[in-house]
Parts: sequence; C-alpha cells; structure tokens
Amino acid sequence: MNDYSNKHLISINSHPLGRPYVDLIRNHPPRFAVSTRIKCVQCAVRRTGPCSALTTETANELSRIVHRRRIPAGQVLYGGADHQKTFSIIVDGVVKLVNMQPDGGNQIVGLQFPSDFVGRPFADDTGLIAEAATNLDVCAFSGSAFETLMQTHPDLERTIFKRTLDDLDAARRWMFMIARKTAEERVASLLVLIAGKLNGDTADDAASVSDLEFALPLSRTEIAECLGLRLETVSRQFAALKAEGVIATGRRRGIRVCDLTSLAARAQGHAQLMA
Amino acid sequence: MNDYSNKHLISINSHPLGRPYVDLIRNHPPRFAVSTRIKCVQCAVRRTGPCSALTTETANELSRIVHRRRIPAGQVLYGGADHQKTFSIIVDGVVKLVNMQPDGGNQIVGLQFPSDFVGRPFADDTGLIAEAATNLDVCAFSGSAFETLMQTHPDLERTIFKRTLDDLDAARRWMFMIARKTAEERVASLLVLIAGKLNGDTADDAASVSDLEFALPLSRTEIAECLGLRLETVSRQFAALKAEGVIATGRRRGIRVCDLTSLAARAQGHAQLMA
DNA sequence: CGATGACTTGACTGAGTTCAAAAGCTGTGG
DNA sequence: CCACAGCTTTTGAACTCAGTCAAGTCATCG
Repeated sequence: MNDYSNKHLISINSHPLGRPYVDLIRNHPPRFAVSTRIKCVQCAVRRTGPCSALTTETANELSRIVHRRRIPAGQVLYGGADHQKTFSIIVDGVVKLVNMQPDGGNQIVGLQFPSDFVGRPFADDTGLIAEAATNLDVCAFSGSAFETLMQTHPDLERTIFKRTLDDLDAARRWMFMIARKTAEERVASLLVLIAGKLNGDTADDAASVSDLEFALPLSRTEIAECLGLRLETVSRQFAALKAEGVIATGRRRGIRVCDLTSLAARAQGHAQLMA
Repeated sequence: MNDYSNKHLISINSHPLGRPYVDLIRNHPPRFAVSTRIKCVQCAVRRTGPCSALTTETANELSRIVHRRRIPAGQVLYGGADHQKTFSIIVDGVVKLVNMQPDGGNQIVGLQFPSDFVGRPFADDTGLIAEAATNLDVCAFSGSAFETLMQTHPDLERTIFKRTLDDLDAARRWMFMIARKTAEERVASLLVLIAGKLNGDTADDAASVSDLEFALPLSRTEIAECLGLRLETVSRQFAALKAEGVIATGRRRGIRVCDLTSLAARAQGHAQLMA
C-alpha cells in the first residue's frame, strides 16, 4: 500500500497511466509552442485518433501538413478574440469547450481527450472557445490546409463527420445529466467519465478497480462549470465521496477511485442500493 | 383587437403563420402515413432545407428516392424498439429528440423545425429517439438509399455535415441554458426560440412584436422535459409571464407574445431591468 | 352528462446556492 | 529555513428557488 490516504497524498509520479501528468499539472512558465515534425508511427494516439480511419494516402497527405506542438494550459485553441483557424488532434492532455458569458458565469459544454479532434470547420465564431485545461501535446493543422485537404479527400471529411456525430450524441447525453441528475450523481458521473477517458476506456471495470488513480485535469471551479453547480457544492460532494471511501484525494488534484463500482452506481443514482 | 385575452382565447385559425397548425393540434385519428411523390418546386422549405444547398444533379437524385409523408403526432421517426433507419427533412411540424430513461424521467435534448434534417447516419442506436411532437409533413428517405447517395455525392454529405455541426452548436448553447438559467429565464428562452423558429426566423424583432401568436407544439410536460424543470414549475412561470402581460394564452396551446422585447430580456435574465 | 387527460394552484420541503471565514498549497524572497 | 502573499479548497450557517405532494379547475370527447 502506498502513501495515498483518505487524508492526503500520493506520489503522482507513480500513477498507472504512465503519462506525464505531473508535468501537465505544474504551472510551467508558458514556453513557446514547440513545433516539430514527427513520425506518426511513434504517435501515442495513432490507433484511436481520426488518422487511424484514413487511407494511407490521405494519412500521408495529412502528415505533410501537421506540426506537433506543446501548448501550455490556459491557451485558447480556437474561438475568442483571435479567430486564427486551426485544427488539432489531442495527443496528450485535456481541452475544455467553454461557453463564455459576458456576465461572468462560464459553462463548460464539452471536454476533449487524447485522440479527440478539436476544431470547428465551416464557421468562424460559434460563441464557444476551446481552451487547454492542462498542458497539451497536439498535432496541429492550419485551417486552410486542413479544409482544402477535406475537400479533396472524402475519407478525411467523413472521419471528421463521424466524430462530430459522436460529439453530438455525447453533448446530448451530457445535457441529460445536467438537467436531471442530483449534485452527487453529476460529480460521480464526471469522475467516471474522466477516469474512463484517461485510461483510454480500455480497462474493463472490474479489473481496474484496484488502482485507478490519476490527476484531475480540472479545478473545482471548472468541475462546477461542467456540471452546472457551484464550486462549494462540488467540494462538498467530494468530501462526501471521500468520507464514504469511494474515492481518496491526493495532493495537487491527485485522485484515486477506490470503488469504481460504487462510484458508477452513484452516477446512476443508486447510492442507496450500495452496501 | 381580436378575442385573445389574458384570460383566454383566440381563433387559432387566424394566426399569422399561415400554417395548418390547427390541424396539427387536434388529435386526428392517426391515419396511415400518406406517401406521395411531389415536386420540389412546390416545397415549402425548398429555400431553407438541406436540398437547397445541393447541385441540381444531386437534388434530382434525391428527389428520385424521396417520399412525402404525413406523420401523426407521437410517431417515432428513429430510435427506440424498431430501428428502421430513415432520414427525413421536416416540411411542417416539430420533432422532439428524447433521451428516454428506463426509470421514467425523459429529457428532450433537441427540437427540430421545418427545413431541419432528422436522422442519425452511421449509427443505429444512440439511446435517443426522434418523435413527432405535432403532426408532421416530411420528405422521407430510406436509410440505405440515402446513405448510398451520400457516399457518391460529396455535396450531400457535406450539407448534412454542416447541419450536424450547427446542431452541435445549438446543443451546446442549450446546455448552457439548462445549466445556468433560472426557471423564468428557461421558459422565456424556449418561448423565444419557438416563436423564432415558427416564424422562420424571418421577422426582425421590432417589427413582429405586434402580433406574434402561434400554437405551442409542446405540452407543459414536454416543455418541462426540455428545460429540466417540473411541469408545475413551467405552469407557474407561464402564469407569472401572463400576469405581467408579457404573454397571453389561448385555447389549445394557443399563445401570443405581447411583448417580445421583455420576453427576450427575461430570457437573458434581465427581468428586473424592464419597466 | 360524466370520464379522461391537461393544466393550474397551494402549502410545504429540501437540495443547492449564497455569503463568509478558515485552512491548505505553492511559490517568492529574505 | 521561515514568513508571507496569492491562490484553491474546505467548511459553516442561513436562505431560496424549484421540487414534491395534493387538490382543484378546465377542455374535450364519448
């Protein structure tokens, strides 16, 4: 047993994801985006990303216009003041889609994880911005080059189309969650979602119960903005889950899911059915 | 002044939309869907529907596989038990997209109006169903024929792609509304949305203030399911808006927006700023 | 007419918000 | 190393908006 406890702590370095989340969490001095050409063969998301669905010919065309970039947390990928149109495929890190309101209250309307596509073809401003929630590794494409490529390669367009349809389904499921669930159910749902995404949705539930720990990519405020709650409410729900041994929290947004089954049950509103 | 009052009534027949909503509201004995071939030139949505964006060649191909149908309120267009895959373009009426939950509480996650495209390419079950909220006139396409046509006609696929992106934006805006607004703001927002859609979003706000009346395509229960509220709450908000002279209600879901400016202000949460 | 279903109204309750204060974490500079 | 500032997060207590339960009204149709 390691030093994770209900009271504190953990060495995040040892979390099972094997991804440099420690790196992502610390507020590095925002360095300039590093742009390099990389080989897709080495890519962490080459099996699950949009590029995996393309013909080799299209994939080659894509790789010709791509730049691998590191993007610091907080940077805007699209939308907002500067409408520099770029498209990205997330290799590592999390992006939040935010509906910014002049009068303060922001609403996070979507999260994008590694292998997700980020961008809005065919429109410049939809009132949304995409912002790096953590430091990011992305494959970035200039807007014009990418849209041109979409025109000439129907398989690319169809791939993005399918992802858009999936995003739409996800948005509607999310909407249900916000509209109908209690605070506990919402928090549990988000934790299940994030835990699943950060594990690549690979682990079957039973097997991964033992040591599902990771660093939350979002602050309490951001979680609240996701769920349509106040940050105090989110904090209280975390405290409740912790008190019941369902989760444990560590330093610096470290979190361990101690009982995924129970957490998933709570996400569905069956807290009382548990032991 | 007609017989619309704060207490009651109106002749819905005379509403300014010029559409057969009276017909839609009465519960006709559900007749079998009438299937006919029609000429697109006569189509009420030929300027705004997806078909308007196609090359004449593609439009001709489309018109070859289309059937105009009347669909009674309550019928499911896709999803649910029978996954008969069809795609439709709404000519008249309103479709609701419902997230059905086994434990009762449904959530309406989207509304589709005349000229909107209804269907889910590339997937059979997404947990959603599309149901006619009113009687419907639609252009219906068999799933296989339509998807084949999409494969061979990129302009068709792109048109649907663009609509999907718009739907996604709309879904996310809606999400914001549900997550952050008060009951009054939600009800006002929905009324503004519906009023706009039923007028084809043509009238500029100021001009149409005088006589914006129409028949609500949704019951109180459905409105509540849209907004993440209970029907009692919706009813109370209607009562409040009526008491303040912002709207007037008529028989059989008839409604008149007496003060669109005030209604829009309330939708934004500025009720107190009004006179 | 009386039955059925949609809508309204009332009284009470409670989950989540709001306001306020304290505690924890992280980085800085002496 | 400690003290401090600027954060985020936690905790507490009072309040409020919308939910819940329960009648009651209205509309439509057989």
